Amino acid sequence: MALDKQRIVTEALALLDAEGLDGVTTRKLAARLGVQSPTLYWHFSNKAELVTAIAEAILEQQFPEPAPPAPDECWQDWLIGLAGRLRRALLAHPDGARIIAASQLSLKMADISELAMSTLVGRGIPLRQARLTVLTVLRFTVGYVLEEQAGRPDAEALDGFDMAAYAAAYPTVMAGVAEYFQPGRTVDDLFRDCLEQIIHGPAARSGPTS
Amino acid sequence: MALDKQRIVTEALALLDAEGLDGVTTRKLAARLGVQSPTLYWHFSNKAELVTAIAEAILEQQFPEPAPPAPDECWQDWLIGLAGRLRRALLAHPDGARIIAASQLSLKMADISELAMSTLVGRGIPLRQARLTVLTVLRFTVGYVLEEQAGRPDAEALDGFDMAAYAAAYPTVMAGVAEYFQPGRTVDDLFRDCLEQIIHGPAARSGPTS
DNA sequence: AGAGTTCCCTATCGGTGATAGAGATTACGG
DNA sequence: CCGTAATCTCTATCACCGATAGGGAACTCT
Repeated sequence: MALDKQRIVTEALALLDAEGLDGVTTRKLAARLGVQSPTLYWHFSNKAELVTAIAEAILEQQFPEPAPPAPDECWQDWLIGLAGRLRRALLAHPDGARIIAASQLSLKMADISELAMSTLVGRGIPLRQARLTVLTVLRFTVGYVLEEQAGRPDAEALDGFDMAAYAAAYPTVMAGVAEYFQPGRTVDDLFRDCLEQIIHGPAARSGPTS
Repeated sequence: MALDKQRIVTEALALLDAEGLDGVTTRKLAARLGVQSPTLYWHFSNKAELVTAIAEAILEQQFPEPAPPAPDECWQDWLIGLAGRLRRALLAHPDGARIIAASQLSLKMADISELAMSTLVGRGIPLRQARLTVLTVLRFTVGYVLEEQAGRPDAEALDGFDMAAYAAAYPTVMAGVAEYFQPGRTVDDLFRDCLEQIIHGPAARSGPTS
């Protein structure tokens, strides 16, 4: 029952799932581990280091092996799948995107970058363009999920919120949202469509408009 | 010398510039205003509301007027310029991107979305595609700057950092970075290149490789 | 002049990350 | 077998944070 980093991070993840990032405090975490809070500072020099470890664990869950390249699949589809897995990893825990964004120098993230870039280069993409594509896709994904997970405004804040006035002030935005979610589309489709925009370009739009 | 929201936000921005977001505390802010900290709670019901007001102020600085549409300029260049202004707004203050991401329901951000979407629709872009393009560009920009502003790892954390090992583990990433920044390129060019990737698509790459 | 509203105060609460320094436990060399 | 050293956890405590309760001065409106 020794207390090692592994066990701390596992319990921190459980606490994160239960209470969100703001609920992950050294005292609560220590209590779950049957320990006093200063003990944690033997294993982690500060909280930022702990959060970084949590970030790595989150990525590890979705990318256990460095992630396999594609055998005969075109790199575009593969890259879209990679970004989709990254998004799922971030969505799997509350504040997942915030945690990744807050953590600095994630090795797992570097693994993913390296794999993606080398894959593209291996497919004949010029180095410069490979870098641009991978950088764009990864940073977009984090930004996307970050907003996706942004705290839904509590009911209280919606008191003085006039939906009708909002619709009047932002007609095109509202129309766009309404148009998109009409048929059987989900938020996952929206993410994928944005990615295709990045990877295939705006010209090659797919999908007949039902 | 009355204490109104305007004055509080202005001073909060100065404090933000001086100490970063973590330095913006109710006590320090109150001290700067020659007031006790509970006073602030008369003007803002909680700190989140204050941060949202700061976010609006940051955007306001770069987008004072709703931002003009383009007269004869093609929408692609105009949208790139818009994203560039958004990035500059976020970079203008420490943790700018974090603040925007943390603030919920920013009206100024909605203004920008509405303007961009209606502009694109006005240029004949289908509503659905306009939404995808604008959504992608905006979320990418926030994600990009967020990482751009991510705390540079303090020298202490770099103690056990083996640059040579890093280069060996991530050769393609390192090569990509080295290749890009060789000539006279700046980080601003990198951002713009990523945006062009999103807006023009990967095919139409510009710029002779010097 | 009296009443109500506005605005700022003092006092205080529970919680947070972090440090100092004392103890217990284990591992290891003589 | 013993003592020394490294490893791990503890108690006690800091300075600081966001937030609330409730009192009091000043101003406005009738």
